[in-house]
Amino acid sequence: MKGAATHIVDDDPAVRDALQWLLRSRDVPSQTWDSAERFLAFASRDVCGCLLLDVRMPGMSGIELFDRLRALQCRLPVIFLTGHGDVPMAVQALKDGAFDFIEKPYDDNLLVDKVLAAIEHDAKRCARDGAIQLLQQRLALLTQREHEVMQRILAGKLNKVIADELDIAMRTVEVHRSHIFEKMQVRSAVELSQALGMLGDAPNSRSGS
Amino acid sequence: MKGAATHIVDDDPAVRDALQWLLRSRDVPSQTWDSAERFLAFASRDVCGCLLLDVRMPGMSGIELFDRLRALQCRLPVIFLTGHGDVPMAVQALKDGAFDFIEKPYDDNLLVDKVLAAIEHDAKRCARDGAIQLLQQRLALLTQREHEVMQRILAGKLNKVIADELDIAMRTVEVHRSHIFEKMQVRSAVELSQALGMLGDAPNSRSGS
DNA sequence: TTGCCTATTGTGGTTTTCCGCAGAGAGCCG
DNA sequence: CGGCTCTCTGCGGAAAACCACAATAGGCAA
Repeated sequence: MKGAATHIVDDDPAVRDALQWLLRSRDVPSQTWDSAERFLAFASRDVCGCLLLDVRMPGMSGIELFDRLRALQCRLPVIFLTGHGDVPMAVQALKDGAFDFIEKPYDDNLLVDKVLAAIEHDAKRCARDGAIQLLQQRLALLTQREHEVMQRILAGKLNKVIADELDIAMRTVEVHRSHIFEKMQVRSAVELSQALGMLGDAPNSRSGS
Repeated sequence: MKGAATHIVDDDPAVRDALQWLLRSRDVPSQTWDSAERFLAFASRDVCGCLLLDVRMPGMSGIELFDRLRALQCRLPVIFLTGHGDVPMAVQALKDGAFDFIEKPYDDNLLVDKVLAAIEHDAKRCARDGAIQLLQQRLALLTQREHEVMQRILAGKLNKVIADELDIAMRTVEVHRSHIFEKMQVRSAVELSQALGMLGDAPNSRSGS
């Protein structure tokens, strides 16, 4: 993972420095960016940590950066900072998956707590994302035929039934089956089912603070 | 399910009537309550639909009602209505799982859209909750020993291994196994694994509007 | 052309699962 | 005490899964 830290995006140098100083005083590593554009150029799918993001900035706004990041599959938890936030904006941001929305002036301790919560949340997300990527890499190894067989295995069908449906010999199904287990690195249909179970889980949830 | 409709909770009769009239004009059935206490007395785990809730009311506030409902396992999606909402309150409500947070004066079309979205969201939730309850009822039928065996089946262990671990004969494991499948109404370990898979899923997620 | 991957099938045998039949001991309740 | 449930076990057989060895055939790339 690239950049497992707190990223501070604000156009005001004084605010950036204050936030960085605050976080450093609590041993939270951080990195600052003076514009949404700069951070967007850096961001990628596998950034970990969290993002402290000012809403109003010249050029790209915090909200727009947030939308762009989501479009890029970047799931970094975002804590918005704003001096003039209105309720609809905050509601929309949270419904779109923002981690928090804080009005300035902020309380130092509260902000740090939220940052820590976001980082902890993201650590879990990163771990889960890693597992999912690994799974998908393995899935990509399967041939078309193996996919067809796997679907039917997960449907709980017997080899005999699968063979009938695909109009091939039972022996062939057995071969595919063993290849599937080998490529997916599982040793039974149960393990396979459990491994693939996490792929369908809602990737959009937050824990209450 | 009890009361699959939109529940309007507001102390102001004029607001209640206006909301009910608006919803009725769009063929959305609704029911009104003049205080948080009244609705709380009515609410239960299996209410379906959605809740249009005023924040400021004499006696119990909307926020408090919301907390109480959550404590009672009532997962009804809540749309807060407020004339004087502040950002922190909205943020906290949403992080606690509120469906939406709208400031008065509201736009009629927008509000109806949100209500419909909440109802649709809740229909899915109710369906899933029903499935989960059914599963848990079936799980409750299992004896202690059967639970122990089931765990090990889900761990992908062979009957032989399970027998060793529990220090019983393989035949006994087979008997337990068949009882488990019968009680859980599945026909294979894969189906069992998939059925129980939904129990662990995050019960806290909203779809972006 | 040769080599590799994919898909296919067969033979024969072992292991595992699943099931019916049959029975035993412990604990609980009317 | 007589049912009832839960737990445990054995026997024997059918069905299914699993596996090693062996082979055919098409497609594709070095």
